[in-house]
Amino acid sequence: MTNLVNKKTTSAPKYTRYSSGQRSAMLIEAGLACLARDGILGFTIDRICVEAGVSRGLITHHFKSIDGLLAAVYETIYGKMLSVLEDSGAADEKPETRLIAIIDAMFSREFFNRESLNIWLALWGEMANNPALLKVHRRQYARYRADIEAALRVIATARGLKIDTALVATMLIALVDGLGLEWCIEPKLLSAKTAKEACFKMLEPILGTLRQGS
Amino acid sequence: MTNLVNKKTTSAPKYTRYSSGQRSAMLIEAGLACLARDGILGFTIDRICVEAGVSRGLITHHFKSIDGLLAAVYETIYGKMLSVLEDSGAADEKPETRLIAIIDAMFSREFFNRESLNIWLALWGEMANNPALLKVHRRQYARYRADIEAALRVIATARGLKIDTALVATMLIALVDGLGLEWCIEPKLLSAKTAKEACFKMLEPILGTLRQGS
DNA sequence: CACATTGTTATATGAGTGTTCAACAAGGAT
DNA sequence: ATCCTTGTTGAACACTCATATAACAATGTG
Repeated sequence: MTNLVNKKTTSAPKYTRYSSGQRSAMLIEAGLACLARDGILGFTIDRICVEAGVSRGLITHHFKSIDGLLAAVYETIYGKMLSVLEDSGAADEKPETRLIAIIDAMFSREFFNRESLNIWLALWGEMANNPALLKVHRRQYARYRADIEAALRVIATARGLKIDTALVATMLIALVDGLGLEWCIEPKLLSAKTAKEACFKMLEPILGTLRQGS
Repeated sequence: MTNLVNKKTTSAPKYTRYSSGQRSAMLIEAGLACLARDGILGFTIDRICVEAGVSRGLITHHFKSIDGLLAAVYETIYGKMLSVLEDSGAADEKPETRLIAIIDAMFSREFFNRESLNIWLALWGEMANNPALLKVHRRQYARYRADIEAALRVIATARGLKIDTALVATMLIALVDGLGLEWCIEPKLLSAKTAKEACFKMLEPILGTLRQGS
């Protein structure tokens, strides 16, 4: 019961102001939540603003349009994943360490969960119809692919193998995406552990043994 | 200039009537076109009816709701694919014929094209948020998986191999889906031929040689 | 030729969509 | 304490959405 009606002291503020960067981050977070909960059809101005506890004008103000926010959302989730991928597996160890670390990270709880995968699925479905989204994708995908190919090349070089890194990278990326898709739609039929095993089962005939117990 | 104003002869009909089955098929076809063109956001009553050249009440009349049509659309596209898959590769030939035929079909022009893959992507993104869609998926996916596993088992039996058909089927399905996704988003980075090669490159270390030239 | 069936149209309805914009006010600068 | 910047609100706008419903009419049946 403080400050109910008091003209002398400062009354409770109606809202708090944030810097453009801070508020943008909050809106992106709210957008991710909506995307995870209801897919692309749930990614609307109204719902995102309610989720963020904010009035309807803010998204347009910070992102120019709802598509602008969607592109920022994709940028963020892709960027976070790549940062984790690139940070995992210190450089100066065994040649296979990096690749294993990348695969471990991909199927870790942080990425291999319903919420995250729902977001990816929703975004994949809109990519073909949204040029801004596709533009973000091109840049991030190139970085993703470069990371994978580099990890493969380290092993190939160390073992004196002549492998088609581009093709193997494509196969690994496709397998990971496909396993994520399958698990997301029907989690009962697959476990993260099995999904990871599937990756090694595909890679080891090409690269040789990667883990201890195989 | 016939029959402009003529009360004696029958005037030109304002529309033609179709049986429930025929009209349903026409609406499903129109729905597929909209899904391919604009993704799930383009799957609306108005656009589909314009595409079909029909008034707005028809979808509700034939499918009860827009979601009913979406489920029917998924049922149709999945069913068509499975029919082709099951018809390809006659039974009484070499054991590997069926699997090869299935893979050939998957990467044939009929399925491996932008339009079809866009439709799959759009539907995958909505699966988690649409119970009716998920119900259709469960049934069709079980049939799909049974087909793949059967084709794998024939080879394993003939060659005396002990393989985990469930796991290999999962891997193949995931790889096919993932390759389709990659190609659909960025067709330049991959060809249908390369995609097919990737499948064999994954399978042959597990099953042994499948094609002549490898 | 009248009739019944039912596929089809067309409008109304209310909720939801993205965007614009004038007014407001929080918080730092002076 | 007073200004100023600018993040924020909230209402107004024109549109699109799915659905319900009554009137309509094409076609087969008698």
